[in-house]
Amino acid sequence: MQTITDNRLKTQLLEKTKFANLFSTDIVPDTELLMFQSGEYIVQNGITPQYLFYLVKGKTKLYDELANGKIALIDFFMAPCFIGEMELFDAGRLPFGVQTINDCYCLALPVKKLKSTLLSDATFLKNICLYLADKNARNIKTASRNQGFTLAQRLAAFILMTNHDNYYQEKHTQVAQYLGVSYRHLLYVIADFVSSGYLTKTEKGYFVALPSALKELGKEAFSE
Amino acid sequence: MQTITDNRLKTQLLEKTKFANLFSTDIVPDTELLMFQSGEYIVQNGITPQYLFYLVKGKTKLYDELANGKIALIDFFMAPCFIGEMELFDAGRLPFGVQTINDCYCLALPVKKLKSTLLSDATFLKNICLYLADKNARNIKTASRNQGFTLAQRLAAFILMTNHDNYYQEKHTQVAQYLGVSYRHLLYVIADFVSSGYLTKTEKGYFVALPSALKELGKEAFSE
DNA sequence: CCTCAAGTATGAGATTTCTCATACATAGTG
DNA sequence: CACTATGTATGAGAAATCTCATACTTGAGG
Repeated sequence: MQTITDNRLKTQLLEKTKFANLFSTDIVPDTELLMFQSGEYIVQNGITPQYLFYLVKGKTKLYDELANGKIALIDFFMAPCFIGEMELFDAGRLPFGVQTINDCYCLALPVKKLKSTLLSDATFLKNICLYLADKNARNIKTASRNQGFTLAQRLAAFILMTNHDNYYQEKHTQVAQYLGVSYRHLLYVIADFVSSGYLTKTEKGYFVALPSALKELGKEAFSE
Repeated sequence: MQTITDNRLKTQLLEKTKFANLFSTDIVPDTELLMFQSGEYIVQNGITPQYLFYLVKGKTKLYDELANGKIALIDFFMAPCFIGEMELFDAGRLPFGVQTINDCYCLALPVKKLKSTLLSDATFLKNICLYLADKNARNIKTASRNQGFTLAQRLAAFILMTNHDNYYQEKHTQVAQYLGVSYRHLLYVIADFVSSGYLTKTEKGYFVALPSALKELGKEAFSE
């Protein structure tokens, strides 16, 4: 982690994201700009963060680490979004880990100083409620999908959702965690898609050769 | 659903749950007392509710219905707790179904009339944030547990958590949904526990004969 | 008393998914 | 350059879980 002192960049990001509009008090003077390199943790599993973060650039993922050493990838967070807001309300809570996927910039508010101000700011609280409700609904959907559909169905939906110009290029290791299956099994199903002609392997990633077939397979997991 | 006009009961419940303390304005005059019979839906899947509910007596369960007809039991709600709060913030959201398990009493606030008041009430918003954060953490834990552990492990933890005086008496159909497995498979694992001597079948339910063995099995799923 | 819905129970066979092992490629690092 | 970590890839066998079928029981309602 690195504090960015370049005020021009900070000002620019503040304006672009309209960060100040999320609050009814003036939090700009207390706002710091932080940078996290790819792979760094913004919030470490089990350690209460000192800041409330607002991710303005970059992509992160939220983990839950289980007692048996397994890791469940719960959700992806893309800018703009809050990070560390759950810990603001319940200091006793042990937070889930949030790791960056690429270089990330965060506007950050020191909790110690601003906690009481934030907790009585209706504008801010309303925004957080909205955000939490949305996150919750997404989590529930993901979880029940993971339970109710086979990997082939979920993967088909996932490929359709994440491909760019008909090329699917996600990292298998990460996807396996997100879809809640073993790496081995994911590869097995991908190989199946290839041998069925749904996907074609190229240097640029997997080419979605039969989107209609994937749509048919994944439509139920997708629509929900 | 049934509106209870017995003001004595309403007053008693209001006092017992300190409902008024959750708000900074006086919502008592607008509060209705509603009763739902066992099995009724407080919120129907996909239909935006007209009230913000506060469950004061009874036990409910939250469902997600998937496109393939399967049902995922996401969470149980026990009094006291809010119901329908997610829809308050995002009217466009399609709510998850909430069904009562036994007879339930709810204090209810009409959304249409009070929405704007509630959304600018910092005390109320703070309470909702706390509640949402907690619910979210619980959902994440449940979901990753369902993914990361076998049914035997989860069931062991579940039995230890839900038994009364060493008797386990939950309905298998419900538990299968909650633990995210087929009824058949649940029965299979229970039969296994019985033949291993962990449980003994009696007229009063299953007797937990070897809690230590269950503890050993479920400790990882439990601790998380 | 009959009937229907819901819960309980068990068998057989198929599918999904996991674990472990092993091999190779690639990128970053001292 | 050698070393290491990470991602990719594939095989073999086992475990977990599912679907479908079938029966019996029990409680609620007509």
